[in-house]
Amino acid sequence: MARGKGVTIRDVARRAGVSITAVSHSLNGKGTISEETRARVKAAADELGYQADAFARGMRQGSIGAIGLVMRSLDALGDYTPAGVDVFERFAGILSSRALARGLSLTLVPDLTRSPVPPLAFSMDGYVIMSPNAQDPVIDLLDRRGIPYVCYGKLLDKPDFTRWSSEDDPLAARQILAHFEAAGAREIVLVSGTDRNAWNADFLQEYLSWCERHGVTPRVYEQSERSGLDGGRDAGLRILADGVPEAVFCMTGRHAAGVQQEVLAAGLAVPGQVMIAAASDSEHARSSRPAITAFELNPAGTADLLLDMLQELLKTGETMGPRLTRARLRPRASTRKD
Amino acid sequence: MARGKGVTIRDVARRAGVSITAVSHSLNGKGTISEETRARVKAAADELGYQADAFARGMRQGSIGAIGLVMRSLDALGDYTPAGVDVFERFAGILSSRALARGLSLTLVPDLTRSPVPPLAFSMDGYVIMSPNAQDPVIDLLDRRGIPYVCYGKLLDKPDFTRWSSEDDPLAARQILAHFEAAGAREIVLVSGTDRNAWNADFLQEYLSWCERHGVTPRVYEQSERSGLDGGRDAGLRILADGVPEAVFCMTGRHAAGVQQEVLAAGLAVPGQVMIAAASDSEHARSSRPAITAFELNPAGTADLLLDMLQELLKTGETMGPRLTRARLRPRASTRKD
DNA sequence: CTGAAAGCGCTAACAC
DNA sequence: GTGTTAGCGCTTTCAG
Repeated sequence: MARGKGVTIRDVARRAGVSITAVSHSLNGKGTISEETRARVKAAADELGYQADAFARGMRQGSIGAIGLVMRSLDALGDYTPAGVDVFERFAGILSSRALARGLSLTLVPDLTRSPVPPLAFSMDGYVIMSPNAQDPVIDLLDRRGIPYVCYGKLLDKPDFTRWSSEDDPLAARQILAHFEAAGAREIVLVSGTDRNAWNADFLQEYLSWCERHGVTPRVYEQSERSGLDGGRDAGLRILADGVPEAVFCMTGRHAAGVQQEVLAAGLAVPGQVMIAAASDSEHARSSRPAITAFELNPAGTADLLLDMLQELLKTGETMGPRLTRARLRPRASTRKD
Repeated sequence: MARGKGVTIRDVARRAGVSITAVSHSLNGKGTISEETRARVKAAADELGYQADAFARGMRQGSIGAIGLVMRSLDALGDYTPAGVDVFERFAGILSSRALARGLSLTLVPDLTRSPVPPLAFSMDGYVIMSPNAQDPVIDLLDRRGIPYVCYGKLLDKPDFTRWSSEDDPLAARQILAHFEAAGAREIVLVSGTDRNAWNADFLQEYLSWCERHGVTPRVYEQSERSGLDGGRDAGLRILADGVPEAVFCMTGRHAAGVQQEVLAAGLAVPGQVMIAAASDSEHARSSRPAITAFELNPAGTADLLLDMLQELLKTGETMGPRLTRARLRPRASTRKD
C-alpha cells in the first residue's frame, strides 16, 4: 500500500520487452540506450503509471530529494503557534513551495533532540535551520551525524561558520536608527527579545554602538518574543516609568503595538512625542492606529538563497556564505514627523 | 552521507556479538530474545549511536512514519502566503507537532498533480488534505494510486465519503444567525468566498435555509478568499449600494474588516445600525475598531481527530467519520447591542 | 532462544 | 547497445 500502486521496474521491463537495466537507464538518462528503446520504455512506464519507489532509490543513492526544516524559534512553543512575526508564519510555506520547484519536498521537523524523533529525520538529504540559538543542540546533533545543513541566521558562537543566509540585520538596525535620527530623535529605547539568536544580538550590538557614538546612555528592555501584546504593554509601562523617550524600537510587531497602547494611554502623542517602530512587520504593526513603521523581511529571497547553498553543499560538499538579503523599511504613521 | 553516520545493524551485531536478526528483534521487540541479549544489544546500539535506516526499513515494511499535508486552499497562491485566516497559518505547524507526538513526520506537499512531484510524495504513508475542492484532482490522484488520506472538510461531490473531520460548520452558521437574531437583526447579508469547498457551501446552505424559514430575501455577495481587505471593502460598497442591512456575515476576518471600514465610512454605526461578524477569526477581526465578532476555529482538535482517523485507516484499512469539532464564537463589540 | 538466508526495488559495475 | 548480477540495510520466515 502507498507504494506507487505496486508497479515496479520489473513490470515496466516486461511490458517494454527489455531488461530492468534498460528501464533504469532510459528513465534516468544514464547509460547508453538507443533512442528507440528509450522511447518504448518511456511509453510503457507511462501506460503503467510507473513511479520509481523513493525508498529503494534512496537506499541506493543515499539521498531522496527531501529536506527538513527546523524552526528553532517555534520549538519553545508546544503548538507551533506563530509568534506574531510575519516571517515565521510564512517561512515554512514559502520554503516548501520554493523547494518543490527544485524537486525537493520539505518536511517539518520539530526539535530533533527531543524524542520521539520521526524515522525519516536522519535520512533527510539536508536541513534548513531557522533562527538557530547559541550553543544549539540541534546544530551539534547534525554536526555529529554529518548531516548537511544551512541556517537562516548566523551561528552566534561559531563565527567561522558561513553556511547561513538572512536579511542584513546590522544594516537594517543602522537604517532604522538613522530614520529616527532624521526625525529628530536622540533618546532611543530598544525592546529586545530574549531568544539567544543572531537577530537579537545584531540589533542589540548596532544599537549599543549607535548609543556610544552619540554619547547616549543605552536603555534596553528585554521581553520574551512569546509574550506578545501583553509583553509589549509591560515593556511600555516600564519604559514610561523610567522616563519618556523620543523613540522606541521593538524587535517584534506585537511588542511595538503593546508599547504604543501604553504610550497612548499615558496621554502621549505618537509620533508627536514618542515615535515607535518594529524590526519585523506583522498584522499588529500594520493595523495599529497609528500604523507602526516596520521592516518587511524577505523570507522568499532568503529561502531561495538557502536552497541554493544547500543544493551546492549536497552536490559539491561545500558552499560559500553568508548570503544576505535586504529587509524593506515600511515607514508608517508612527514615525511620521512633519 | 546523511545516513545515520553509517552505523548499520551489522555493526551493532558485531559489537554485541550476536546475529543481525537478534539486533533487529531486540530493538523492535519482535521475536523471542532473552532479556540479557536484548539488554546487551541495546547497549551496543546506544554506544554506536545506531539509528535504523529509514529507507531500508520503509522498503521492507512499506511504510515509513511520514504523512503528507496538502493545503488546497493555498495551492492557488504561488507563494503559500497565508490568506489572512488564522486557521491556515497555523494548521501546518500544529499538525506537524501533533504528528510528531505520534512519531510521524509531516511533509508539506503543494499540489500533487503539478510537476515536478517530489520523489517522496508517492511513498508517504498517507495524506491529510486541507479544504479539498469539489472534483478535486488531488483526491482523484490519491484514489487512483491507492494512497490513504483523510480530509479537513468534507468532499462536496462525494456524500458517501466519511473520512473527514472539521468544525461543525452548519452548527456554527445557525449559531451566528441566532446571535444576530437575538440582537434584533432580520435583514442579514452573507459575504461568501469563491472556493468550491464545504466550508463555503455549508454556511451558504444554512443561510439560505434560515432566510427561507424567516421569509427574508437572501442577499449573497461573493468575494474571493484571496481578495483580502480590499475585497471586503468592495463587498461593503456593493452591499451599501443595494441597501443598508441590519447585519453582515463574512466568511473571512479580512472581508469583515473591509466591510466594516466602508460601513463606518458611510457614517453608519457599528453595531448600532449594522452588526458585523466573521466565520473565521483573524488578526484583522480582533484588531478592528470596533473589534469584530468571529468564530475561533479549532485546528488543534481537528488535527488530532484527523491523525486518529489516518492512523486507524493505516492500521485497519478503514475508519469511521466524520468527526466534528466545535468552533467557539467570540462575541465582540461589532455585535454588542445593549 | 538464536542465526542463516531470502528478498523488498532499485542502480551501477561489469560482462556480453 | 543491452542484459546479468551484486548488493544498499533491513525485516522476516524458517531451520537449528
